[in-house]
Amino acid sequence: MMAQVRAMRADARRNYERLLEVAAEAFAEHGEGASLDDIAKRAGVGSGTLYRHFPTRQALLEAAYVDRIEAIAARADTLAGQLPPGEALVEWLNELGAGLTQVRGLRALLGSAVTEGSSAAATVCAGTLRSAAARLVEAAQQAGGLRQDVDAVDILRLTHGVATAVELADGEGQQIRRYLALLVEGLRA
Amino acid sequence: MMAQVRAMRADARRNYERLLEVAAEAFAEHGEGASLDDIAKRAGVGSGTLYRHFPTRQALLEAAYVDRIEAIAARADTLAGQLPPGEALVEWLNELGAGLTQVRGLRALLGSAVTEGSSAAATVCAGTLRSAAARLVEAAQQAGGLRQDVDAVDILRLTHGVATAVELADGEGQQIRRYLALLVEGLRA
DNA sequence: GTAGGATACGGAGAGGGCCCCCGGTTCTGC
DNA sequence: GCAGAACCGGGGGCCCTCTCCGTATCCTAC
Repeated sequence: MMAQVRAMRADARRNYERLLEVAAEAFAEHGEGASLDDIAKRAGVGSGTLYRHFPTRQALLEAAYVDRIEAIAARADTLAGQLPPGEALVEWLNELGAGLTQVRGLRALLGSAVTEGSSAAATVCAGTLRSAAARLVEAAQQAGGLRQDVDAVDILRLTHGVATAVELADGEGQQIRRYLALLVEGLRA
Repeated sequence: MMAQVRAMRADARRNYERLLEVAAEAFAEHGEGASLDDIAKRAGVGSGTLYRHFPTRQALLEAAYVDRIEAIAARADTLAGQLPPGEALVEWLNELGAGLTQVRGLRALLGSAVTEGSSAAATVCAGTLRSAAARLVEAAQQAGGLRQDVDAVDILRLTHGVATAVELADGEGQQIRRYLALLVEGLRA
């Protein structure tokens, strides 16, 4: 909870930020399996430096995309203010789905965010996404447009599953809307 | 299409079968990522032998589970003869889903079977599953219980996605039925 | 401006996985 | 039995992950 006791040293901060840039590119390009040593090399640092800043692949993935996740979460509130509850949720899921298919690393991140018993389930990204989804889900349920027997995590998990399914098709952008539409149909109250 | 030009040498056949046994165990235990060298070692053969019989991980996975896949496909016809078209499809998906969650390697196999542009899409397993699903899907569509704008591959892909989603939960067996039920709801005509 | 300690760097190396290759062995047809 | 085809095995190249510690860099206090 405390702010950092001490500011980062200037060189450390430079490396940290350079790593994030390179990592975001690498994950987007090669998926979540991108070589970490390669990321370190491309960032012009030793692999030790990478692992010191980001002890696990998860940590790096999360740090690289945390702003994007927050943007998506913020979008939930915007949509909630513009559309009726049910439609807001649907539209948000579509936008989330679009993000998941465009940026490969994001799908992995969502996956670990909704994995029960994973250490990643307790991270900032996971919490942010879950609570954004929960707001929309609860509103939709109260408005009566959404089944009562599902919760936000169920829906995020299913969205992740649908995104996975889409990755196996080659239709790209179109497919995610189609598949999500089917899912949404099943979720209707 | 031709039968093998020549029977396998006796030692080759022994190794082949021993590898299949061990592989099925290993995939079920460690998922599709199980170490191939380790499988070779446990089967008491060199890794060269493994790679000669099964040039790719896919090939081994498929060979290890082909009989299970065929059993599932056969089950489709049984169900088609016992239940109304819509229900037969639903029940079959539930059984397929149960298989996918119980045997970890199967999920990976289904995944590659429905991946467009994958070499695995042309394999025996893929064809068997697709055509079994297609029979049920077409019957259900003709009976009017299923949307017209989806095909068997869509449904298999989504089932794979749902199984992936379930793997992230910890509820195990119960969840797959729940999640599939939602999907099925969305597929109804 | 500089000395000194705290902080961070970097890349070698251990460990493990994948997969190919080829010298040696084992089986089969005659 | 014997020749030769068929097959075996595991060593080795390559890539990846992750750790460790001697060295370089930065910050601070004077």
